[in-house]
Amino acid sequence: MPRLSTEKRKEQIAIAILEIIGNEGLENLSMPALAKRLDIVPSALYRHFSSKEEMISAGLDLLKLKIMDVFDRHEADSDDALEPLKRFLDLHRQFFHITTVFPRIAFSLADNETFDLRRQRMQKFHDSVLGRISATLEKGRRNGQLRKNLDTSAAALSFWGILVSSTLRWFITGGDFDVEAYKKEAWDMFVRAVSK
Amino acid sequence: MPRLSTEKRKEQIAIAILEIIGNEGLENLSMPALAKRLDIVPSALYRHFSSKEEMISAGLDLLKLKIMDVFDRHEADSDDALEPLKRFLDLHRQFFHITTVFPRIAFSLADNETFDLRRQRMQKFHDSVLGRISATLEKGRRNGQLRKNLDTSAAALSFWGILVSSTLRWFITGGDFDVEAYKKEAWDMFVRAVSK
DNA sequence: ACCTGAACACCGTTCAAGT
DNA sequence: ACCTGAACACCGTTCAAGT
Repeated sequence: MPRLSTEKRKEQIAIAILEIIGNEGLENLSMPALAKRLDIVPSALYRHFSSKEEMISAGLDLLKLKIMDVFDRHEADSDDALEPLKRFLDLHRQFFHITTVFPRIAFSLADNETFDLRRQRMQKFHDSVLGRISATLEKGRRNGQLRKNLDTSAAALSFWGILVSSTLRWFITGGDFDVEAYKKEAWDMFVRAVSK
Repeated sequence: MPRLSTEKRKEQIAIAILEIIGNEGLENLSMPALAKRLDIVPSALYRHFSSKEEMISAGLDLLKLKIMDVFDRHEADSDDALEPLKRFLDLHRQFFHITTVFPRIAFSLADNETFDLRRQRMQKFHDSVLGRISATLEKGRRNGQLRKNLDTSAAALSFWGILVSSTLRWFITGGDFDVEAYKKEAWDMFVRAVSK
C-alpha cells in the first residue's frame, strides 16, 4: 500500500538487510521476512532489485559507507599512530551489530561461481578497511614509534582479528562474554606486538 | 540401494556434513545434496537423524574429536610452553578445510531459540579448545617464560583469532592469500605480546 | 531394519494484472 | 511507476508403503 519511490525503497531494503543479517543471520534472511518489515509483498522487492544477491550487495555497500565514515570522522590528528586504532576499537561498541554482518557474510562464502560477485565485493570492502589500518601503522613505523621490521599488512589483519575473534566469542557464548574487557587485553597485546 | 547400518550411516553423514559445510558453506548444505553423496534419497536421512540440526551437531562432535586429537598427539613435552601452540599453528594446514567449518557455523548463529542447541554445542567445543590453549599458556606464565600479568584466557582467544582471521582473509580473497606467511608474522607478534 | 515416493509447508523468483 | 497474487521449482520434513 505505501508505494514509495525506488530510490527510497532501495535504501529501506539495504537498511533492513543489515538489520536482519546482523541480528538473525543470513540463514534467517528470507524475502517474506524482509518484505513484511517494509509492509509489502515479497514479489514487490523484485521491482527494485533483480535478486536476493543484489539486495545483499546493497547492504554491503551501505555497511562500507558506515565503517569508512567512522574512520573519516576519527582521522589521525595526533602524533600517536596507534591513537586512531584505539579509538576505532572503542567505537566498535556503537556499531557492533553492524560489524557482525561482515564475518557472517564472509564465512558464508563458498568456492562457487554463484558467490563470486559477493566475494569480490567483500574483498574490495576488506581491502579498503585493511588499507586504512595499514596506512596508519605505516605512519607509526616511519616515525619510529613502531618496529622498523613490522609487517604492517599482517599487523592490520591482526588488528581486524581482534574485532572478529571478540564477535565470534560473543556469538558462541550467546552474549555472555565481556567484549570490552577482552578488547582491552587484546589491545594491550597488540601494542606490545607492534611497538619498538 | 546400499542399506547400511544406522551406526555406519551416522558416521558417513557426519563426515559428509563436514565436507559440504567446509567446502561449500552452510547455505549449500541441503538434504538432497547430502543424500545424493551417500546415494540415498533425502527422506532416508531421517531414519538416522531427527533433523538437519541433529546432523550438524553430529558433524560438530566429529570435528571436536579431530581437533582434540591434534592437541593430544602434540602434547607439550619440552620446557617451552609456546612449542605446542607453534606446532598446532603449523599443523593447521593439514586440517584447514576442517577449521573453516567452525567459524562458518559460529557466524551463522542467531539470537534465536532454534539455534540454542547449536550454540551450546559450539560453546562447549570452543571452551574445550580455549581451555587447552589457556592451560599451556598458564604453564609458561608460572615457569617465568611468559609475562606474570598475562591474561591467559584473553591470550588464548587471541591465538585462536590468528586462525580465524587467516581463514576469513582466505575466504575473502578466494584463496589468493598466503596463509602460511601471515601465520608466521602473526605468530611472531603473538610471541612478542605474551613473552616476558 | 533400512529405504523409497508421494505429500505438505516454505522460499526465491517470474509474470500477468491491478491502481 | 509501484504493488499484488497466482504460479513454479526447490528444500526440510513426515508418513505410508516397499524389501
